[in-house]
Amino acid sequence: MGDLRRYERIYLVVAAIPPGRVSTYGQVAELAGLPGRARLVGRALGELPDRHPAPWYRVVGAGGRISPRGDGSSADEQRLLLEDEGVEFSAGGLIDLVRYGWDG
DNA sequence: CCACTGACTCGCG
DNA sequence: TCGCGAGCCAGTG
Repeated sequence: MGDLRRYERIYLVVAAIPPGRVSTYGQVAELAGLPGRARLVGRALGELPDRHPAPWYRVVGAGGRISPRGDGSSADEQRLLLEDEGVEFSAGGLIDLVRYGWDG
């Protein structure tokens, strides 16, 4: 099963996202030296234990969308955590990546 | 080894 | 605006 160290490069990039900013799965993959492997980032975050220090909630889908989970519960939590950091959502539930994107 | 499944993206119609 | 198909690739059975 999961050896978290396999995803260490991904977690390193996620940990570098500043508070109040967000990145996308694709961007994280690219910065981790894994271009085109956005799905791998999603998998890596999915295996992340709650205790892990990496701010998983600062990773969103392309276009600033919150990617729906299987159960959906943590998606709501993600929005709350981001709002706590000052990230605003549009009426459609989207994040303005020009404003809140990492290096946007 | 094969088929299926995704916390993904992009392009088309 | 929305859905669909195609790439994508690592786990799982």
